[in-house]
Amino acid sequence: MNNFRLPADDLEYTVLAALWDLGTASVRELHERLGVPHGLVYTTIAKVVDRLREKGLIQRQRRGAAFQYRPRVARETVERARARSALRRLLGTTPRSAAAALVEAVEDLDPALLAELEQAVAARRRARHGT
Amino acid sequence: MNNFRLPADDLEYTVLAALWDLGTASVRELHERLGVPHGLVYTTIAKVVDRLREKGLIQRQRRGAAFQYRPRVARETVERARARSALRRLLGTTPRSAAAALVEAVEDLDPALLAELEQAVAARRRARHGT
DNA sequence: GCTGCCTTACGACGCCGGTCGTAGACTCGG
DNA sequence: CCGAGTCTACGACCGGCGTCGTAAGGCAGC
Repeated sequence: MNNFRLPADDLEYTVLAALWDLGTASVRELHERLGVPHGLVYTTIAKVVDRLREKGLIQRQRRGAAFQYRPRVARETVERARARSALRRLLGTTPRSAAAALVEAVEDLDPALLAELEQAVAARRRARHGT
Repeated sequence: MNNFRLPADDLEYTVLAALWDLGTASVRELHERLGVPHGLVYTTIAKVVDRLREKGLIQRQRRGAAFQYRPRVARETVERARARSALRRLLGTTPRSAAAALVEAVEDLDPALLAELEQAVAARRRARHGT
């Protein structure tokens, strides 16, 4: 299904990502894994999980006393959307030094990624030529 | 100087970008240019300009009845920061299909950009080899 | 100098997301 | 069946940003 709202920022997205990793989890588990390390209270995670559910990004199922939550949308779908949205913001008003800025940022944050990027670009170009 | 907060989202950033383009402008001009086309009231733009100033991103100078505003930080500086922040969010919790996702997004949004990206990557790689 | 108009200052509201606290609902062991 | 302990529901608060409205400020022409 495609009727989901883009997950917002750090915490929400982090929780969602954890669910993708775990497949399924209770609030307790999520709190243990994400909340505790950051000094976040149980109910904070619960609230985030709640909002995630409101947005249609995850579903749940009673399992004994608590609920088990699981993603309702594919990781790729959401991440594609995220990438697009981030990029759109980047390009938005910016002139076309965008490519350079992008590459620079990539290199800054993770030099190793540059090689991957090059490969990815090359691959993409090959695919287009094939089309 | 470096004590400025990252400009936030669409409107604020748009206004800042306009100032980079124009060099200098009054609220009136900015409103004419950005507000009117979007049906935004004068004071909306004024408020945004205000917050931009609070953040130390722009400065002003009295010119007759009104103020003239001008950027206080270099475009490159801010855009670099933006790119990094956007990218960080993208990579953050995401596994390392990041490069692929990135390229995909680039192609999606602006196919022409792909070529530029390729050039930029190549240039970067050359520079690194030279180092 | 005064009056009128443009500009600014600033507070207000709504929405979103992070963060908690509290109270009620429910499960489960005894 | 009941009490204790857990889980959930939900409201609250704060800060950020988009968006206005209002009221006060200042300039400028007469």
